[in-house]
Amino acid sequence: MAVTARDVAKVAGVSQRTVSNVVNLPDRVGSETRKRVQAVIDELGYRPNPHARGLRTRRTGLIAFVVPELDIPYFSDLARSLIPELDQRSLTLVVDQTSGDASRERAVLRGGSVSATFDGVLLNALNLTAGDIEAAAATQPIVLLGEEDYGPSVDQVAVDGVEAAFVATTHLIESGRTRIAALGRQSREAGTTAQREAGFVAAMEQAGLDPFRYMSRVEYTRESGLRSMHAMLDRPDPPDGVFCFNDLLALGAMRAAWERGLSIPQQIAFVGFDDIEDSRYAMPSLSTIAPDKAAIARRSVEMLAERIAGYTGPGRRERAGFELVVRESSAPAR
Amino acid sequence: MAVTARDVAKVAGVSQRTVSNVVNLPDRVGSETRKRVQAVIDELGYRPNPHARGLRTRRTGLIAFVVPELDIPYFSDLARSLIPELDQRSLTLVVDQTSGDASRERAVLRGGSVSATFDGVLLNALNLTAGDIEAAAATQPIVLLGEEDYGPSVDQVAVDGVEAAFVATTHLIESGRTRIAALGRQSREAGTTAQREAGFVAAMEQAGLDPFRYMSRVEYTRESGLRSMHAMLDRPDPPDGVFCFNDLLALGAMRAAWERGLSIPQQIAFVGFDDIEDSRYAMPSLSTIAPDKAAIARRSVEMLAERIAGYTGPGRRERAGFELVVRESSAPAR
DNA sequence: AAGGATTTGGCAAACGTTTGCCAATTTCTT
DNA sequence: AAGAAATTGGCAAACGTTTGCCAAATCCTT
Repeated sequence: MAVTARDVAKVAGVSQRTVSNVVNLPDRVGSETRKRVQAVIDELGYRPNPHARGLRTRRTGLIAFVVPELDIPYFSDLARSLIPELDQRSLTLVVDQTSGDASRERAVLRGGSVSATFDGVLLNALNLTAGDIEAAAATQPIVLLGEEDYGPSVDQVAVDGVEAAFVATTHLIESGRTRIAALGRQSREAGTTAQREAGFVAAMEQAGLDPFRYMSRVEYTRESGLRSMHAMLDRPDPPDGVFCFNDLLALGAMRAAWERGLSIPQQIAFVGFDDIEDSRYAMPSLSTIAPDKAAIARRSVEMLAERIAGYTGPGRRERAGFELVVRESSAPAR
Repeated sequence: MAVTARDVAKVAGVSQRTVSNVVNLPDRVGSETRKRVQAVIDELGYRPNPHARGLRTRRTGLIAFVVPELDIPYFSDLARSLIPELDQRSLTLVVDQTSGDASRERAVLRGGSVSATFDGVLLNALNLTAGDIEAAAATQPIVLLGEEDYGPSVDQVAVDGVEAAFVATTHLIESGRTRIAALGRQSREAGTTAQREAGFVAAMEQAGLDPFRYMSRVEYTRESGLRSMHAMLDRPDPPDGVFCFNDLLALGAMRAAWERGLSIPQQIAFVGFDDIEDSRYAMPSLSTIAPDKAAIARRSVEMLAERIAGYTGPGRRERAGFELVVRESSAPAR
């Protein structure tokens, strides 16, 4: 049914070897033979069978993109930027959704989830240990996305969470807020959360403010932001500025303030983290830290491609840029 | 390096055939042999090589999910529901982003985008002709998602756009609005847009209102909703109710009203379509038509699996349910 | 013009599975 | 207890590619 390399060879009057050369090592074949074979390929619509090729070369062309949930805007944004980068290298994105489940995260690292195996993995892990990762990185190409710290031997690209949080918090302080809350602390002592917290604390202390007055522990969802903001606003001395560790949280939190009729940013200001599209159109629009997603996508794919091509040096830790985008939710109170 | 079926056979003291049987046709092998072989498989960590298998069976276990952009929340929501359904059948989701490009949509249908080929395709096409689809459906399993009409020979699952739009519009009418706009008309005469438009028109005419007074032509984005809403509000007789053909549009449009200081829903009400998560947390929260995404995911994967298993009957057109969710943006004006 | 260097292309093995065909073994029937 | 029926498992071919090893052909150098 399908056209094979053999069919092409027969029609073109060359050997299979030559057909393969035309496809894979065009330099190794004379220009007029090449042209003739290529013509036959086009005419017959020959496409190399990926399985036969994969069987032989041990390459699949598949990259796993491992995320907790795909409908978290930050991850779908990232996926969107990743796809063209991968495409350019003839790689295909396979989404693996772990639901934040550690065993599922681990399963992906071991030989692929169900039936496919991957040339490489782009990992947004949440619940793995450094050991898990190191072991997996020894076996297959992996690039880590995000700030979680998993040891020095694996490639990683992330923004500097400490500095970004510092900038965001400083912005709130400079706009005249004094009772500033941080929303997003979690139980883990390292990683994303810890960095953002550290940056927040540093900025607050530098300004002589108490960083722990309002610190609250939450999930990274809108629902959770809504609930814990309500709890804070129930206090006799509610905050007048809130730095949320991601935009989802911030959108939920803003809604809590809105439900109570507070005016934003006059009575209370908000800054988020991630710059998802919703934030731009929120009412009021949300100030946020905008990581350079395009750069993250580009560099992570580059590094992964290098690993796939055989690079086996030590892990590289790349910093992606970020930018504080000031919008309505934290416009200076006049 | 990797463990092969042969290694397993050798260790277990059986033939390769038996190993294969244990993996694929467990009924065909004696229970105590099976147990023994299975133990060896587990111990050695044997995983069938997907390429060898694919080469032999012509199955990949890969399903292409073809969408215009993955960061459109409706599609990432859907992908999220799809993944567990596919997982259950040992299928893996591959995201193919077409950027609404017709040639790219077509390319996916022909033998796979770059290097992978798929067992089946879940297609959200925008710019293909019925001919394209029919031709592709003859070659490989395809299920269409969404209301675009591509002829009777291909499986499809979608909500009844006409009825849903009718319900949404009627809701606006019953809440006392009379100057009702529809946002989302496009140049194409068939498909999603046409259905929603038809439902809107029917509801308006039934109530004796002019459906075409405010009808505006737009893209399905927030930006576009924002702009065209502003244009409408510039008119001397601005609308007091708006039915938007999707939530993104509605969120943009609401923001336009908000920028002008209009109070929602007192002065102007909004209803969207899709029920993306943002809508629930918008300020005010957005009323919308909520398609039963879980059902869409379930049925489309079911039908695709049937096609893959060899079903070759005529195309089936399945209706997924929907629900009008009334939120703050269209709470009845008192 | 002859020898050497380079290019070109053929042959065939290998990748790891599934599966048709059979033979051997076990179980059931009468 | 003997023959028929069912179950189990072995052998080996096939899937479509890539690639090491060579031989043939072409080109250059002196």
